[in-house]
Amino acid sequence: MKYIEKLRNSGLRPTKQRLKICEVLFNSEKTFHFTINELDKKIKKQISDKISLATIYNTVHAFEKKGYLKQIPINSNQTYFDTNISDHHHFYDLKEEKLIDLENADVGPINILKKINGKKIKSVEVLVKLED
Amino acid sequence: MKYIEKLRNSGLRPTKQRLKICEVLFNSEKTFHFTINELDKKIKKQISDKISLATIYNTVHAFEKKGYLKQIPINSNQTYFDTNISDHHHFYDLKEEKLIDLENADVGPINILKKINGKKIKSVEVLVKLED
DNA sequence: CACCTTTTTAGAATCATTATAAACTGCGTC
DNA sequence: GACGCAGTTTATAATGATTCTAAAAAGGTG
Repeated sequence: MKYIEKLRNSGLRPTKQRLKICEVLFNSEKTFHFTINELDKKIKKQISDKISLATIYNTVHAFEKKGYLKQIPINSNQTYFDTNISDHHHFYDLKEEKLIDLENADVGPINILKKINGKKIKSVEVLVKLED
Repeated sequence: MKYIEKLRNSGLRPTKQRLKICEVLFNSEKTFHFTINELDKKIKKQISDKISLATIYNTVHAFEKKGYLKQIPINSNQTYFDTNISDHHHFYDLKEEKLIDLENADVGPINILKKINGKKIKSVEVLVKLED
């Protein structure tokens, strides 16, 4: 299994559940956006054994902390995650309620001129809302 | 009352509750960020009569729909609103869990190069996360 | 004032997320 | 392989923001 080492290297035990979640998240051709609820459904479809919802929450948060997933800053009743951890931004189609990737090159350089004492910039995230 | 007309012009009846919420939101020197919970406390402090939490939710949403308030896109368990409706962005101090305004001039022009068929851009919002 | 619509309200309902505490498992050691 | 223990998983309960409900109250017009 290719994910065993990845998990071990992060100090996460490669449990059955985590390995399966890895497959669902990272084995696909394309990166994708998901909510916990959507991920839960996807897992149910792809595997026979059941993984508890609590475990899915735990795992997603663990992966996010390790940098294998990113949260997408958007106002929604559910939290959106992204398997694309490269530096990029998002369109949000208000009508379809769908996220679309915006590569960094599609946005151009962003230059934050204001500085805050003693703080450094961890990330710069752009959300572009779309309407018809 | 200076807010009566404003409300009438938006098709909102100038009720006692809405006028008081207007005062709390729009009478201050500076604009500010708030959650519903924080607004509720602020209202309790400033006025004697009680305004139901449901009314605060209703009113904030009505004001947002009319463009008197903006939601700030950020992942949090609570929704953040902004009385500053000008085109601007935000720092988010992860440690203090505090939002700081970033004027448009502090960010520089943002040029979205990618186009989506049949959709137009409604807003471009930048969130800059800060760490120590 | 009468009437009708909009608004307010308390409380219940919803729903994502987190906490709990018991059972289980990976893994190093013997 | 058995043992032991910390790290995990799990079902379930708890939490907490937000929305719903339906009845009472209040604007606004004639």
